[in-house]
Amino acid sequence: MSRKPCCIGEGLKKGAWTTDEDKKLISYIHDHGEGGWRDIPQKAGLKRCGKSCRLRWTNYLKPEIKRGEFSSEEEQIIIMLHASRGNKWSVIARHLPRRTDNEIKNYWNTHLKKRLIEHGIDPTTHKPLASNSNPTVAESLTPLNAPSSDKQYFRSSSMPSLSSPPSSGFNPTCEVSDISNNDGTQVQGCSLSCKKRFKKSSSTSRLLNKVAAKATSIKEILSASMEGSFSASTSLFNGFTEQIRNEKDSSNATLTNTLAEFDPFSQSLYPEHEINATSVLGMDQGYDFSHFLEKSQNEDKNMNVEYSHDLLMSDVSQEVSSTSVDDQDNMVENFEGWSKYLLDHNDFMYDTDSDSLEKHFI
DNA sequence: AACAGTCTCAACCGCCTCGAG
DNA sequence: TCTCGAGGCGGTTGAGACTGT
Repeated sequence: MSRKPCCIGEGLKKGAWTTDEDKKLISYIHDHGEGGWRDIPQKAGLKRCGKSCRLRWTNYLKPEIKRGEFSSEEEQIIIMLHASRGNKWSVIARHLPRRTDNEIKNYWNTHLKKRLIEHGIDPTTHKPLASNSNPTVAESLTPLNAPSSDKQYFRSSSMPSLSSPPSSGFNPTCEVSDISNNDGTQVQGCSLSCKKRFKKSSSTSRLLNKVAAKATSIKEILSASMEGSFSASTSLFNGFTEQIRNEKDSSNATLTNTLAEFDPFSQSLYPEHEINATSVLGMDQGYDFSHFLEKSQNEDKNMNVEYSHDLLMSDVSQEVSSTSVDDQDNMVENFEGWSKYLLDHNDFMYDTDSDSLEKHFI
């Protein structure tokens, strides 16, 4: 026995909503509130299915909905959550205030998914694509088909954190040096489409770098914390903690912002001649993990949360780990929960094995 | 200018979940 | 415990916009 359609009726309108219909719906909900969607069309004078009204309201008309381009932080959250949760758009949407699940789903399907594939990463499993014969993290994030001269260019410290030209659709005749830096300097001597592709893809590379950095760094953090201190071999984390130590205005910094700014693949952090995992930064002394935890706690207390960091951490950790945290407001514990997840799932996104990581930096 | 191919995203479809009775 | 139905969810579609030739 099949379920009957929610809306059976002659003359029900379908397709794009008109301004007039929008006004009627907004006016009705303004006066009567949400809910009772089945009755709303009739009461509001709309020839629409109640379900259609609900979707129109929740995905488009709701006043608090944020529209427009996704920020890099939002993209990071989407990728991280998708890696752990899959196509749970409503769950992901809960961590991105004012974004709808439909919008996130569309953005994933039309932008992020495509870009991950371009970088040789399976958007479903978040692992390197089989055809890439197990590329390493760095290889996955490095331009595979860019001219060597361009690769060299992107290693230049003159373009901090700009790590990759587009892996597809990249026009080798387009002079990279003519393209804008991240500070928004005017682009010159390059076609509009080229600029757009470049901007989009280079931003993706930075994003992927950041996500990879989080995965590897968090794993390092927890590994080291279990041992009590950090050794020189955890050079990646040394850079990470150093970055945190150097944060001058921690009062307004969020943990996400701090993490987002750490980019182990950035040449500004690791000049080419220093890229060697056993001697990066030349730090031999151990690091006290409590420093990081304390800072995280302070930031958590002070930060003006734009995104649901605590919710993000607790939600993920609780659902994927049997040793879930009890105190959802405790950022550190939640952070550890998320870290534990990463540790428990070594195949989280990439091969984060420290040996292979070292190889990337030699 | 015209056409074809591609992209974007609002909207729809059908199944699922869960609370009320 | 079972049934029903409203609301929620994820996958898919297709019209319009955009881009390339």
